[in-house]
Amino acid sequence: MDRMDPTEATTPRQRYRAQVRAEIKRHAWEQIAAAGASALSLNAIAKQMGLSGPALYRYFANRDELITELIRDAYQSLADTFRARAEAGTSLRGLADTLRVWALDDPQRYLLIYGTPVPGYHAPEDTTRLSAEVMAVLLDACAAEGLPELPPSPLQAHLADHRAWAGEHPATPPALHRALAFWTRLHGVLSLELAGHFTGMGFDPARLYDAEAEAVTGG
Amino acid sequence: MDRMDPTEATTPRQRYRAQVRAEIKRHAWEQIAAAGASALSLNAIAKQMGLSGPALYRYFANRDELITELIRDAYQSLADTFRARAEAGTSLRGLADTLRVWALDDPQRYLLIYGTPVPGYHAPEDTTRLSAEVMAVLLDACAAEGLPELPPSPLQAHLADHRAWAGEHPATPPALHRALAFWTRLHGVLSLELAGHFTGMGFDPARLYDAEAEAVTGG
DNA sequence: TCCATGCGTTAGAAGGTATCACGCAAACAA
DNA sequence: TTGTTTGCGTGATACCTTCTAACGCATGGA
Repeated sequence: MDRMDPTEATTPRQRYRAQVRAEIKRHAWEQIAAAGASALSLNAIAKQMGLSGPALYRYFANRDELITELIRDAYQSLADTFRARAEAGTSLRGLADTLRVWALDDPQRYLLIYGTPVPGYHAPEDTTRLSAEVMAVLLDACAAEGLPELPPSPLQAHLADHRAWAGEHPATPPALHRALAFWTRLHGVLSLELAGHFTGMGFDPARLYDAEAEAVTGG
Repeated sequence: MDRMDPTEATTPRQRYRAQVRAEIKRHAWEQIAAAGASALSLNAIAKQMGLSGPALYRYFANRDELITELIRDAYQSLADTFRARAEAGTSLRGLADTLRVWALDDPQRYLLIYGTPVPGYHAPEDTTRLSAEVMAVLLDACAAEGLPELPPSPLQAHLADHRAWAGEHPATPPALHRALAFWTRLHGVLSLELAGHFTGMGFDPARLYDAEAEAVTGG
């Protein structure tokens, strides 16, 4: 169909197409950062670009396809950020901070992938693969660190038998458990903070996040 | 202005008004359960009720006011459920299960209050009070149970000085910490499950929830 | 130079929120 | 019983949204 990697020089038409697609996504991110994914309007993007509405349908079949692309980019960004830090020798504890910095850098980007699914949008299975890529980095970090093992538990026994999500990763059940706990516990604090549920409560969300990060990384 | 408590018999007009408002909310909950809060359409509700669109504006100033009312009801339902179980002597561990049952009973209702805020909606301060009511029940349960105290931590010191959210509640810093952990950790698992982020991963979310519930209640 | 591909346009359908003015019915007062 | 007032439901309308269809023109390839 189309191949439109902007780096890969093909025909001028395809180069132009890739350029416009990129610009559409740029404006889309601006809108999302400003008002959230559900407020994303193809019409408004077109207006910003000096185009008329239907022109954008040359580049994205519909609103969902654009959102899918943005979700893909968001996952990719998180996976890249994680992997870069992990390869630089960052500890699991460091990855926790990396996650928060990445999330606060663009809260709506975090909520786009880990928040409540946007209205009528239905995700393609493709995103499962991207989500798994993030998990893979996490599993690497969990397996690499010689953390005080979590005590054996019924959950770990269950995870040992249901490790489809870990793919081929040779992580031990305690590592699987730790990766899931890392994800869910940090997401618990982070998503409530980003959704504004701590505002007016008086305490500093960063302190709570630190405490959870310490606890979940065996601190 | 209006006083429209359906129990409080006043004028026939006000009684009718309260009745219609209640029916609108009933249809709204149906729509939300089916497609989420952002898909809620005043027009569709009117159609279902055999009315024409603008008629609903006699009962709710706009879409946001309706959503606010629904959020209020959701908080109230959760607070009532919690309080009833707590007064029946349910342990903190039992409250964790209560929370999951309540959430799974109507996932969109949970996401309405604890999920990503809906598009252009801005919550009134009123909801802070309702959220605090839920927290109050939680603090009661945390303070009541003679749990193995969480070790002193920088977070607890911080919470001791920033306890606005606890109101007048005489909870100790460890209890404050436990209440927050209860909330954030269970929300972490629950929200990811409700948003569908565990689908296709292979393990049973209930097991993970149980493990978190056990851990956070000192099991 | 010619011609096919494909981009951007306007027009329009279908559906959403929300406002307005109007008519009528119900509630209340005399 | 007979006004009078209050307020509910209506259709028309304005302005959004996504998305389709048909048309014109420019660009790229041969």
